[in-house]
Amino acid sequence: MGITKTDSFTTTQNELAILAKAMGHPARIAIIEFLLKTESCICGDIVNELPLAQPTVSQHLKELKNAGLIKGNIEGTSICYCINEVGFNRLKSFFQNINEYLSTKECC
Amino acid sequence: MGITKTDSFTTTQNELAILAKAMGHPARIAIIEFLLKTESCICGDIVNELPLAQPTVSQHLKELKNAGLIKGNIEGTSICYCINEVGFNRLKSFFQNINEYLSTKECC
DNA sequence: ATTATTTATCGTAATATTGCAATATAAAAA
DNA sequence: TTTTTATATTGCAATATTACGATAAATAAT
Repeated sequence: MGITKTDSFTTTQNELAILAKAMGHPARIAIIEFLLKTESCICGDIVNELPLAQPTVSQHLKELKNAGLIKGNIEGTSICYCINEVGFNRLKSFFQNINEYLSTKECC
Repeated sequence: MGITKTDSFTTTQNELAILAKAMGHPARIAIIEFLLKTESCICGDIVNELPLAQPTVSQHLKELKNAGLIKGNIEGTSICYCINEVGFNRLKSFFQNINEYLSTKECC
């Protein structure tokens, strides 16, 4: 098939999966890291930084934006991309909760 | 193409992407949540809990294991799956660092 | 108005993922 | 040894993802 059975899972499970999936590509990890370390977040700078063609980077940016991990503000001809804290807060909390839970449990 | 340009990115970026990608499916989120909330982590129980066929669940378990997010211990005929803290510590740290960094920055 | 510049979209080829039936494997029970 | 039980693997169809050239769109500069 190739189609995820979204209806069979909870909204929360699907939302977390969308966020994690968006981070599930090295180019998108690289984009986030670049947005964190640089002051400028102009699209063109991201394209220059990455070892991928412009349309490919544009596609990755779109995925990060759709997932709620970055925002894009138009500035004249160019676009200023930056981190969307909402998505990252969600991911941070999820993995933090897991680790807190783990410390109280003994598994096999 | 459809093939990720792994060689163009750092080891860390690729490793984080592999971890995030493994969490990028609602079934795998559900498996992790089930392993956290239940005492038993027998494969069969996971199969019963999920709305997917046994081979599909087996495949998802394999992916989580390959990514380093769960471990599998043989117990007679069955297998006891449980959380692998190594992978989750990695993810927790990554997203924690991002959020700490964000609190010090002002973006667009 | 014309020409850059910047980013997005389209089209398409190659590959990966999802899901399951059928089957294999391997240990436990009879 | 045969049968049952539990899990993995294989094979395959449907769909998704990755990547990029070509092109569109939209603003800025000339």
